[in-house]
Amino acid sequence: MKSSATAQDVAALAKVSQSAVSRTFTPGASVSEDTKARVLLAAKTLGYRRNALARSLITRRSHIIALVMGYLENQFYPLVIQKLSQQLQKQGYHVLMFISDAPETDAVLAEILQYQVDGIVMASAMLSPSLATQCADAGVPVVLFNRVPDTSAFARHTTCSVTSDNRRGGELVAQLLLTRGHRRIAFLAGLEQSSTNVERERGFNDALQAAGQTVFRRAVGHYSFDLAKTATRELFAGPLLPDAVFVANDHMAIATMDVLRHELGLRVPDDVSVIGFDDVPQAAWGAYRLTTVVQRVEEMVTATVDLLHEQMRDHASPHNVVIPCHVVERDSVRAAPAS
Amino acid sequence: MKSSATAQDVAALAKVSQSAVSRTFTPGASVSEDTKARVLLAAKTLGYRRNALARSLITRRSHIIALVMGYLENQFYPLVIQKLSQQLQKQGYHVLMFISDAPETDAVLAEILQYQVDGIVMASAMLSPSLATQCADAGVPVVLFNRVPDTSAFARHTTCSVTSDNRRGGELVAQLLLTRGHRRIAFLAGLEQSSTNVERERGFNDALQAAGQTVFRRAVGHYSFDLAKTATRELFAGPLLPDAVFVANDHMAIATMDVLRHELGLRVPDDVSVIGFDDVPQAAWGAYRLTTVVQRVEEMVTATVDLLHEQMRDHASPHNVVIPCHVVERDSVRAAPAS
DNA sequence: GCACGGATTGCATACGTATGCAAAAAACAT
DNA sequence: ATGTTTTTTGCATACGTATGCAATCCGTGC
Repeated sequence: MKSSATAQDVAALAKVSQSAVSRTFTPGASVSEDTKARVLLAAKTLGYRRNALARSLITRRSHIIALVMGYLENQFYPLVIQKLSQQLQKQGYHVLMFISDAPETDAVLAEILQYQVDGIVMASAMLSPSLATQCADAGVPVVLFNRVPDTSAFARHTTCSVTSDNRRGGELVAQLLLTRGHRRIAFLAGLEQSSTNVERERGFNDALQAAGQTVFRRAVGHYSFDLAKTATRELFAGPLLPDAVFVANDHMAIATMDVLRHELGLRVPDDVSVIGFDDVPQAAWGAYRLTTVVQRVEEMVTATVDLLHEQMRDHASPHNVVIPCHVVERDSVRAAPAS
Repeated sequence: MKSSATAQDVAALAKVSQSAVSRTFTPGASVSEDTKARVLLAAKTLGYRRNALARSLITRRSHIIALVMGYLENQFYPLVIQKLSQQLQKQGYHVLMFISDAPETDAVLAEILQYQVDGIVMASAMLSPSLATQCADAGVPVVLFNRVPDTSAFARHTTCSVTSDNRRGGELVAQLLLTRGHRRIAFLAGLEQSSTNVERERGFNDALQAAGQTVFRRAVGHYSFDLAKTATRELFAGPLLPDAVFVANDHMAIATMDVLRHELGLRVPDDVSVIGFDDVPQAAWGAYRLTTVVQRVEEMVTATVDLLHEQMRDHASPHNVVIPCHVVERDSVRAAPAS
C-alpha cells in the first residue's frame, strides 16, 4: 500500500543514481542500454510513475491547458470540449476545466494561474482588460474561442481568437431568406454584447439593407432556451406576423420552433421559415431538420491548438483566425417563393 | 514582463523571511497583523501568486480531481461535467478532463496518476480490475459514476460508485406500460455489458414477468444515436408491431421517435408508446415530450463529491450509493388502455 | 603499450513552497 | 524588576524531479 515509488527508490533498487532514472524516462537522453533496462525493470517492480508536478516545477511546463466555459446547455460547447480535449491529449496536454458564468471569471482566473497552466482557452465570458493584463504579465497564452477580443486596444494586441466568419454567416442567412421570397424577416438575438451576436446581426442587417430591406421585428433571447421561447412569443404577437426568423443560434432556434408549432399552431416552414446558427447535432434531428449555418468545430479547434502552440513556442504576434462557415439546408426554410 | 514573482521575491521586498509570506497565505497560521500587511502589500505590488504545483509537492494534495468520460454526444454527460465542476470548484478543487473511449482507458489512467490527482471520477468506460489495482496501490480514491464496480471481487471492495436505482427504474417503466394496457412491449438495449443497461433491463424484465408477460422484441443500440435508429427499424420490421418500446436512454429514445414518426409514419403515443431513461433536457422539448425516468443528476453529483471527500479523509470502507429515480410523464406514453 | 574522443554516469543544485523546531519577541503575571 | 507563558519569526529542510558539469568508462587507432 505504498503511496508511490520515487525515482530515488528506483535508483536504489537498480543500483544507479537518480539521474539515471530520470534520463531513462527522458527520450533522447544519454543512457546505456544496460542501465536503461535495469531501471525499467526496477521501475516496473516498484510501480514507478513520474511525478508530473515535480517535473513541471523544473521544466516550467505543466502541459495543462485551462478551458473556461459557461453553461453547457448549448450542445455546441460539449462538442468543443470533446474535440479540444482529444486533440490536446494526443499531443500530451491535458485540460483543466473551469465552469464560470461571466461575473465570477476574475476569481476563477486567479485560480487558473496558480496552476501554472501553459495556456488558456476562453470559451465563456469576455476577457476583461484587467484579466488580459494579468495573463500577459504571467506570460500565459490566451486564445478566445468563439469570441473576439475586447475593443480595448491592449487586449486586442495581446490575445488571439478563433471564430467563425460570423459576419459572413449572417449575410448568407439574409441572402437565403431573401432568395426564398421572404419579406417580413425577424431576428432573434442572443446575448447582445457578445461578439458572435453582434457580428451575425451586422452581416444579416447589412445584407438585408443591400437588398433594400430591413429587419421586420427583433427580440432578444440571451442565448437561453427559455428566454428564446418568450422572445418568440413577442415576435409573433400582433396582427402581422413575420414570415421568417433568423435565430442567433440553434439552441434558441429549437425553442423557437417548439413555440411556433406547439403553442402558436404555425407550420414550419410553410407558415414561417426558421434558420439558426451553429449546426449542433440536434439541428439534424428528425423533428426539427433545422436549416442552419454550420460552424466547423473541428477546424476551429485545430486552429485553437495551433495558436496555442505558436504562442507557447515563441511569443508570436497574436492574430485572429476566422474560419469560414456555410449554410446546410434542411427543411426549416421554405423552398420556393410563395407568390 | 517577469514571468511570475516568487515567495522569495515578496519576502525580500517586505523584509521578512520566505516563511512569513507562506504563512501569510496560509489561513490560521501564526503571523502578526503587521507583517501580514507588509507581505500583502509587497505581494500586490509584485503580482505574486502562489505556485500551486510547488505547494502540491509539499502538501501532497493537488486539489485536482480527474474526470474520465466517453463521448459527450449524450447530453446527460455535459450536465454532469457542469454540476460536478461547479460543486468541486466551490470547495477549492478543480477538474482535469479526460475524454477516452473504452479501449485506451488504460493509457489514459497512467497519465492521470502522473498528475497526482486527489481523486478520480470515472463516468466512461468500465474500470478494468488492473486499473482498480493501480489506483488502489497509488492510494487514489476512485468513484464510478453511473456505473457499478466490475464483478471482480477485488474491484468491488476497492472502489465506490454512485448510480441511480436503475433496477427500480426498469420496474417502474414496465409497470407504467402495463398499466396503460400494452401487450407487445419491446426493449431497445444500450451497451449490453454496461451496468446501467443490465440493471434497467433486469428490473424491466422482472416486472414484466411478475405480470405474466415477457418482452415482445429486443434490439441493441449501444447507446448510439445512429445505431438506435437501425435498431428501431429492426424492432418494427415484420407484420406484428410492438405497441410500446422501452429505450435504455433518452438519447436513443429520441432517435427512436424520429424513425417511428418520420420514417415509419407511426404516431407516438397513439400507435406506439415510447419511454426513455435519464430525463435529459431534450426529452422535455416540444417536439418529443418524452416520458422518461429521471436520474437526479444533482443528487448523484453531490453523492459523488461526498464519497470523494470521505475517501480522501480516511480511507473509509467504500460503498455504493444508489439514488432513487422516478418517472416523469409527458406525452410519449398513451394515457388510457386501448380496449 | 598510450593517447584520445565519445558515450555514460554521478554529484550537486535548482524549481517554489510548506512546516517542524528553536530562537526571539512580546505579553502577561507576580 | 523577574519569571513564565504565548505569540511571532527565521532557519533549515523536504517534496520529486531535471540538468549542467566534471568524472569515469569504453572503444579505437596508432
